[in-house]
Amino acid sequence: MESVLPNRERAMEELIQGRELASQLSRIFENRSFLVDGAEGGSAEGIVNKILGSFVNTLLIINGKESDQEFVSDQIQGNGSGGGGSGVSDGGSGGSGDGGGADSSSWDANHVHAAPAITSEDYTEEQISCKSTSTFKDRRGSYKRRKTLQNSWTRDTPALTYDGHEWRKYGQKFIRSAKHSRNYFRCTHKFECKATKHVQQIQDHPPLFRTTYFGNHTCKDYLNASELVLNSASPRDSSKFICFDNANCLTNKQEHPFFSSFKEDMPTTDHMVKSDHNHSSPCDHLVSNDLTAFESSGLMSGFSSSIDQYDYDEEFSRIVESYFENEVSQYGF
DNA sequence: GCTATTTGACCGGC
DNA sequence: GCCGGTCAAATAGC
Repeated sequence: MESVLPNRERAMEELIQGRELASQLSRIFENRSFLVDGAEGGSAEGIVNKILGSFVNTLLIINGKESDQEFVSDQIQGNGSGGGGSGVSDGGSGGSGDGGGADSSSWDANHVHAAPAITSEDYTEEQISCKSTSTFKDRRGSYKRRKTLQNSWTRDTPALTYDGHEWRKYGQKFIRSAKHSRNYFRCTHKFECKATKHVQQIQDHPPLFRTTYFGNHTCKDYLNASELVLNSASPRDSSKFICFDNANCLTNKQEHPFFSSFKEDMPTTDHMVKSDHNHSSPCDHLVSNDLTAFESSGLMSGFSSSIDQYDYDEEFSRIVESYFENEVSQYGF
């Protein structure tokens, strides 16, 4: 009698609606032949599904129903109930070369644990502190330098793209052989995660940025993080992630890249151009890592807004934001 | 006041 | 010795 559905079921309805929105996005992208189908990033549809996946995961986490993931996955993929039918042929593996199973693809994200891939080659606090020395004013530059480009891979993008992780810039350097300075970033979770990357503009017209990643993320992804936020009272952490507790959270001092980047430069033909070691980050499974469509506003700081805005930025933003807003208002998360 | 970015200094691999 | 990568003080922004 009561028309109030349990949260979970209502969430399912939202998901189905979201899927339709995703289809719209797919059409937008593919009509414009913008995304490179078959590229590591997957088709537009695949990416969209991953977007949805992140929404779904969030919802599941919120509801404490992670175990329902399978069911939701089927819904998302249009399987309804049954087995195989692939409504959506996710462009595939989203960069995870080792394909952990058929189309695990899209968004088993919140159960993914980043592999402990950082090698001992990487600098350590110990090494840093053991700097000897003599007469020096401070400890600048005291570190153990990475020996090789081990465990690194690069990707070229026409715009700075959100790769699902929060990065903090720690340096900028003019590289001799390069026209533009190189920007250095490390994972925001500095002590937990030693992943780093540097970004360099390698072409002006059209702008092309090369991002080189070092090491794998050992920190938790956003989805897990959001779980922390929701379950935790720590205001510090919550400043970094989506908070559904009240509307104010969406305008935190550090906007969530997910949102801020919608407006920044969402489109991308982002694809892996080289994999030095036939390697994909374990984090490539992560939904957030596959969402290469968004850019953290902080990341942009090193580059002026010379990047062309594509005319469908707004369209995309509107659709996705409306979806999210609807979600927020409906559940009062 | 806290956090992120900037920037010059410093280190170490090549 | 050169040059790329990182540190950390200074500065900016919120």
